[in-house]
Amino acid sequence: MKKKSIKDIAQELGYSKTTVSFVLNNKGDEKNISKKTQEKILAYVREVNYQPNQIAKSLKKGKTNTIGYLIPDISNPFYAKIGRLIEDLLADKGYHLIIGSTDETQEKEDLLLNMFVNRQVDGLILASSFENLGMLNTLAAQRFPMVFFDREHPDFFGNYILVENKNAMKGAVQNAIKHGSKKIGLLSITPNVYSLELRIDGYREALSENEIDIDDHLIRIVDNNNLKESTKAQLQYLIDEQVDAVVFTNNQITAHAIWAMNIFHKEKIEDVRFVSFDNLDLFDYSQPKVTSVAQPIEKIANYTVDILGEVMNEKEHISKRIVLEPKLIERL
Amino acid sequence: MKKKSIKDIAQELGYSKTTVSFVLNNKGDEKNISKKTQEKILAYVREVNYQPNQIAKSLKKGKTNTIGYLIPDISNPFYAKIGRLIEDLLADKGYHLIIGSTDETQEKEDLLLNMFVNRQVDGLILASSFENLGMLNTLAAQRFPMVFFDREHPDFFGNYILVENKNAMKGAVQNAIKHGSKKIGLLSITPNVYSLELRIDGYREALSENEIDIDDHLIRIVDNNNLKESTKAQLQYLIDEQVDAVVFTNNQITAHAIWAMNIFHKEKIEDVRFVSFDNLDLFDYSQPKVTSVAQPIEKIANYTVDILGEVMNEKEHISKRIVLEPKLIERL
DNA sequence: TCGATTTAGTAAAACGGTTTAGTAAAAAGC
DNA sequence: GCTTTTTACTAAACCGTTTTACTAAATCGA
Repeated sequence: MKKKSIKDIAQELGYSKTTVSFVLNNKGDEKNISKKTQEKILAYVREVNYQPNQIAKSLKKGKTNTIGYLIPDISNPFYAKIGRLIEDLLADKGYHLIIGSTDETQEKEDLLLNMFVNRQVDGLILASSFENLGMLNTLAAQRFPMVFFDREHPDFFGNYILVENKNAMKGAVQNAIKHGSKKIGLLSITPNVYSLELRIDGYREALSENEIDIDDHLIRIVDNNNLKESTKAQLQYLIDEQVDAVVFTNNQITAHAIWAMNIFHKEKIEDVRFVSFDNLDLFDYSQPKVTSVAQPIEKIANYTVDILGEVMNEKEHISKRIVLEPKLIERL
Repeated sequence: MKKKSIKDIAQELGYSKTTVSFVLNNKGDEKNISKKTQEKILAYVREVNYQPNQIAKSLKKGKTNTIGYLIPDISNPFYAKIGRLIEDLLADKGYHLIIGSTDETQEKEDLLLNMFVNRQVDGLILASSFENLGMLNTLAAQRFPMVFFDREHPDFFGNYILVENKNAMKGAVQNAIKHGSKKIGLLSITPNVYSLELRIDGYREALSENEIDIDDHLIRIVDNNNLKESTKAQLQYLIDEQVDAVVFTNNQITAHAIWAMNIFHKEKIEDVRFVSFDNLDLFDYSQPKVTSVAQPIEKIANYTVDILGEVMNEKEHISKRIVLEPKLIERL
């Protein structure tokens, strides 16, 4: 039992494809198809449960109602949560998501970008690592609808939904200093990402404005390919250096550090303060507790979808840069 | 600058669409296209960076190289992690994922199922809530390639990748009893899902085999729409009932319960043992520590993709049911 | 040398929709 | 009663590929 096409419906009912198509697209009245005919077609279509082939539709219309979601890793709760919010917002507009995880590598990003474009997605939502602007510039030149979030690149001009990174991080670190921290280390994933650099800058500024010497040895980069173990090792280094606070540039490494702290440094757990960019529920009660900079996830999702909608509709070329205020959650 | 099509390429080079298509699909030799022509076409295609329109390809071939991933919620780490693994496995085979979160509601599941089918996905991977078998039976009757995981329904015959639920849960609860727990409550999300019922059955069996009376009041169901707060409230109930252990049927509520325990019942934290189905890193060090039944996520992803591949290729109708052994992680 | 085969390519149909341009019959206008 | 307009509908082109069925020229075999 093959799937029925419009052609089948038309033949079985004795009408032309055109008529059936008009009726199915609610153009019956506009196109002067008689009520009787419309009802007959609709009834039949319901009876045989006809389902239009979206691929054919997309080909003809040049529109797939599909948005690509390109991120470092969908299993990172931050991207998963935003992805879920976006999924729901887009569903209301008749769009749906296809996802691609880049692992922060340029090859995968290019591959996925190509894949998305070949599949004719109508727009892209991306947390790009911006390692190679080539492909992105090409797309931008073609006015391909794109909205960037979470990550930015100073040389790339586009639509951005971001949070304030530097001052937010600075505030968080200053908060720790205010509460007595003096020797403050930092752990970050690969910081060849501008947004992460800004967070690290915020950390530096907080220290220097409070006359704490910046010791580059206390700024540790963890290996992306082995996050958990590498975080453990780098944390060990900082603990050995007797820091009294550790700052993290995202929540994944913070979570791993909490784990390492509990398993390997239980005795020091009262002696070190944690400060994290991004929030996690567990920061409310973990040992150590974590003062965190919480990103406004719902707002990010809302703006992203809104702006993407604008870009896809407007003929004129807009480029918005929306910077949201994150919220400092102090936990002592 | 519109995107070039095969027709453009052909015209610009003075060949026919057919020839260009043959060359692009590596059928040049087979179809007797001269080496010179092949090279000329390939060089030109590279020069203008021609990208084939996958939608047109899909329409013609009746194959989209797309798999639908239907789950309760992509922001649930369990589904996100498996999703990520599946994404990578499929990418190697030239497939990619489109995702749909159902929130365990039948309406959304039907809507998404329809959407997937209309978009002509080549196959489906689903953690269905099986509330209404209608649509699934229709698809199964058409031999639509589907593989189910995590959830099952006794009346639905299909390809399943599951973990042993009942005995695994039974073992975990018995472990708690062995270590002294006597009054054991249970918290579950909506158990109109067979797999969850099995987990609850395991809990019941463990109790009765150890001559502990089953008190249905101690089996609490949390509200899906308000997971965090509802978990808190139901946990409160169990604490008031003075249970000495709580069993959870999935990791999300366990995480919320750990939060509630730390925030609202800190003083009782040593008096109650937690047992959870599904693992989380934080169980290693949380208070209370959590003895958990860890699902073999990689194996689930691998089998799911493997079986789906078989189903999509085989002409014959196979129906496999693979039940994996979860692992008990004791934490005291 | 002449029919058979191989080489190198092409025209046209097909996939399943949408859309443009049109037509024949009925109704309206005068 | 004849022209114009409206009603109700349709044929065919099109979106960008793949694929089938073909052809003309060159080469081969005996």
